[in-house]
Amino acid sequence: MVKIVSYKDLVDKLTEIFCEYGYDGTSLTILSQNTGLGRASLYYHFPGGKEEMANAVYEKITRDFTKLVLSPLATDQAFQTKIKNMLEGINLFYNNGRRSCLLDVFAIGSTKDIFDSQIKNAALYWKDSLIKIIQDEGIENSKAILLSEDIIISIEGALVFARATGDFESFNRTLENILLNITKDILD
Amino acid sequence: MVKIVSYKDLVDKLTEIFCEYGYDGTSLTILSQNTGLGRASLYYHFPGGKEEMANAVYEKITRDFTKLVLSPLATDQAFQTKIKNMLEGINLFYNNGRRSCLLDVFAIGSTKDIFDSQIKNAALYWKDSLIKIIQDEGIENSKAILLSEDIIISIEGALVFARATGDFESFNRTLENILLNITKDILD
DNA sequence: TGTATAATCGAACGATCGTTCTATTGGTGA
DNA sequence: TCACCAATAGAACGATCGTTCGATTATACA
Repeated sequence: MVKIVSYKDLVDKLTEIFCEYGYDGTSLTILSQNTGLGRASLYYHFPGGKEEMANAVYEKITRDFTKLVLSPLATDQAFQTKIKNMLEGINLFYNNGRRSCLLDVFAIGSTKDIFDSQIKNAALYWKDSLIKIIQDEGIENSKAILLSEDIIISIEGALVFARATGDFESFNRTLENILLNITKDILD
Repeated sequence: MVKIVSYKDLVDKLTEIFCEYGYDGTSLTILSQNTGLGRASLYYHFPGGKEEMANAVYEKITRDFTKLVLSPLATDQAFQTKIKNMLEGINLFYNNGRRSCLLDVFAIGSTKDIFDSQIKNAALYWKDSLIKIIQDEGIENSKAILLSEDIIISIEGALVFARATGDFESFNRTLENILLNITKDILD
């Protein structure tokens, strides 16, 4: 277990814990035992308690997703490069398909009402970013929309499938196929 | 709200509740209020308490999934018919993309250890069923595997995407595309 | 109609929940 | 070395958790 020596380490650990147990399944006892900090110490860092911890985790995840997945799409590199970098970001963000965080943890139970609209916005922003760079390749709007949705759907589906079956190679395979298919679709 | 007059009605309602709140997020108070039954009455039907209720829900879901999604694949109808019927079953089972049950509810939190292996088996059985009927069309094994995974991945991804964005039309669209694509892939 | 039992209920149980209190430790600048 | 404060921790809070108890109501059959 990684020793916690900084606030960043703490949020990383909280992320890991919430992803494993879910928000409602994560008790202060679990948080205390897994971080090595006493309950009161956790409240020193997060006066708002469990909900503030979940917020910190959500913000961290959002930052990571933006940096790893969204920002590659906003560069002025070649189309294939942008997609390729995004997919590599996906692989990092989801830890080769092993992490299943976002929706499963925050779109269920007590946190649903809090994060639902934020998750929706993030998904739509991702989709719009893809639509934009596909349109830049000369693809008409309606087709760009379908292709963008296909990409996101394949990624999310591969994530669910990999975790359900424990077959994480299928995740990498799907990511590679996405790059091949979108390249082919753009060029025909 | 549908009045509960039978054991089946009760399990249906429990399913709805667990899907909305998740297992850990569902309290006996919530169960009592939403079913209209007192806490002790719930224990009359399920002496094993909350965990037995979750088991009943899981068994119901498994039955529904088998009937609606898996059994169409085991008929001796034409290939396209089998896929088409499976997709219609998917649409019923997932309520046009609005239900997000299985993984989100049971693969997270306290129920994970209980249902993990069962979910894995179900996913692999689904995949194997698809492989089989695709092979029956003369497709070689390695390609049949990839096509089967693609189908499941698209369905699961479409489900996640639809729920995240609130755009449920995309779910139906994806199901239609799956039928078109697999038909094309088989015939070429 | 009388009786057995299926089905219901509110009240209360001990345990654990998230939170707060009070006190102690550890390091840093004067 | 001392004073200050960031950071820690255990004990205890009221609330709620899942569960059980004792007793009441509804239903079905003789």
